[in-house]
Amino acid sequence: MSTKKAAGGNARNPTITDVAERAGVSVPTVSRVLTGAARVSPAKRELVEAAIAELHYRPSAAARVLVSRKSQTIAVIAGNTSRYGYAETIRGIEIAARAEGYTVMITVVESADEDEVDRAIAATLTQALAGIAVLKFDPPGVAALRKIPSDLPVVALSGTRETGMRQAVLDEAAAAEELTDYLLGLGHETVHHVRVPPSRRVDGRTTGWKRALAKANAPIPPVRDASWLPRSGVEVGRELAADPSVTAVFCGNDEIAMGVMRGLAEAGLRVPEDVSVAGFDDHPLAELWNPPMTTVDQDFADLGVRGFQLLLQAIDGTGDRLYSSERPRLVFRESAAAPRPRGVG
Amino acid sequence: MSTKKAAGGNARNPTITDVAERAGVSVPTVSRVLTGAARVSPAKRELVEAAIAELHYRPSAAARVLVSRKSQTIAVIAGNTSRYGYAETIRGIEIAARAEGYTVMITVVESADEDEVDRAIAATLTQALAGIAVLKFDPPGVAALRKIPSDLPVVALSGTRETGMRQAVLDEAAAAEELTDYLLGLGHETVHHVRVPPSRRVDGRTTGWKRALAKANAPIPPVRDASWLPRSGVEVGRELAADPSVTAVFCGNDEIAMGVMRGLAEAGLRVPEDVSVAGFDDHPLAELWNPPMTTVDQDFADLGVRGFQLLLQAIDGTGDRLYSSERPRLVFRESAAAPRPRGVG
DNA sequence: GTGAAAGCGCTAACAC
DNA sequence: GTGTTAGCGCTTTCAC
Repeated sequence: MSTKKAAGGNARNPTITDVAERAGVSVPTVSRVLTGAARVSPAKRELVEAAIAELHYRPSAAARVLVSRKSQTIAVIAGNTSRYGYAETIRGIEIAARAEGYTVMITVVESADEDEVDRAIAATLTQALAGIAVLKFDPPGVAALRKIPSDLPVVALSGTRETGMRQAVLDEAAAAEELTDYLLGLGHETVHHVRVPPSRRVDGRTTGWKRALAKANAPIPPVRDASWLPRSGVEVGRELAADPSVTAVFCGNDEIAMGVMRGLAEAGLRVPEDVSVAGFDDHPLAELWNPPMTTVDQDFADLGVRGFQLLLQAIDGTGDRLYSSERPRLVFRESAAAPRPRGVG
Repeated sequence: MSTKKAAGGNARNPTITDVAERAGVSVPTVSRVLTGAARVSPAKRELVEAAIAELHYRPSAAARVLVSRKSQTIAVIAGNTSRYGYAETIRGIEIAARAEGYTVMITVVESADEDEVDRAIAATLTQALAGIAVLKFDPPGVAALRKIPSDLPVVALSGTRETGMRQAVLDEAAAAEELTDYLLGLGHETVHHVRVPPSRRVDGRTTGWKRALAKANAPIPPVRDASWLPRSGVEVGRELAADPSVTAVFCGNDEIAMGVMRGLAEAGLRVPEDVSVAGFDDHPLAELWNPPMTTVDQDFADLGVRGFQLLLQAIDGTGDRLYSSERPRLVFRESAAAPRPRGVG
């Protein structure tokens, strides 16, 4: 007491020792009521709980982790945090994690550059982690995944299936194939494809599209590339408009589809009268678009939840499932229709 | 050595002691090269660095925090993580934090319910934190802010200005006033307003709108409320369409504006010919919308960066600025124009 | 059921 | 400059 400052200055946070003293029990007893690791007599438990409440005591995660070697935090490694699919997936992970008492840390890796990836992983691993979820939506995600030490539970979210790797996916290839089948079924001779930046050489959406075309013996037009920026679709739309044989376009995501439609509109073409356009994701704005967009509903938040569950069972050893897959659902709206020769109607 | 498992089993992570042994120096010397807290002779420093590299050693943040009482992680408390403004703000915080070697944790508080807020804050404070950034965009944010102990550096992002509180803001009231002035200047007799859920009784966008109207002696129509869901604007748009005196609408954000435009379109009204509509935020899709949307560019990522900077200078005591404000910029596009009597033209 | 003792991986304080 | 010592706030033996 003699060394305490006379005036002001908030006292430091109470420690488990303070709680023990106040409750008149030993430190390990407090620990036992905190962790539930062993039985404590009702009388002491009550004393301890009262002391905790009065002191507003909160255990230090750092001290806990240090001695128990068990952490209650997971890291999410992502190439981006604010794009629609990314943000929703992270939201799902966070919700599932919070429900289980886990805290989530975010690490963003903007490029697949080896130095950057190494730095990011090193910084992340400095924290005591129970596990890691990596958004394998893009090259940074793929690169990060490769750098994670194998002794830590890891789950990859989406991306193409890999054996031996814990993974929660959205079956984009199946959904893209189904969507392309639908477009072809409307009577289009073929379907053009605008790709968003793929995570590696093969991309599920592109694969499914190609599969449907091959199955139908339809010509496979060259793939066109857009960036993640919605406006990058505009230029592609103008190019597509210049080719009169184009009657149907499948875009890698809804935002690019919106850009493409604007490019088409700038060239004087109407959707779906002149060209049918379909997106992917069912972005919240897709239904409000003019015309309302035909797309594929991807439940990213659910992907995040499923990913966390896979991770959790690996962390606490309650299971050994490695894979969880869901098939996204087609959403039929008005941006795709049967073809009509351009200029007619 | 005798107790080591004979086969398999990854060895535990190397500790600072392992590094010291390998380099043939004492533990504190290793610590000194790690932290740069004191000079180490070039020879020993080199030995240590070599040992670190060979062992792939990474210091334990938990142990560090425990003894130094200094943390390199900040928490972001937010009501949501995936809505546009929120996600971009968090992105900005993360970028600025990463650049300074800080790690970011996410805590989401979905409601202002006292129990939920308390639980979330308690869970967050369990971690050793250097500081906290709270997104004061909504009631959960406001509630959370109130519950944070005063001995921790805190910064509030946006929300209405409060004295004595560290705060980075976007001057929404000024921008909303300017936008409403512009709409009035186009010749509209008044401007209707659709509000997104406000963070408290007063909302900057609504305040600015009202101020402009009062200044111009224009009638102040009742405020209409939308939820955060873009589609909630549709119904409001239909209602607005039913009132022939409505010629200009200022929406709380771009997504609601998109919903309102759709509602207007469903009622057979054209934008901007029959009704002018302006949004707020300059969402990436606003420029692609049909018609391209007149709105206000809010740089949320920059808000996050400024917020982190304010927090950082409080953490390391390099400054005592409490406030950072930026004025969002009007973006004139095509969804707002001079009024014409409906049905004409 | 409960306490005493040890120790997690580090940094701070203090000798030399 | 560098090593020795102490100790951060907890959980985990191990006695009793």
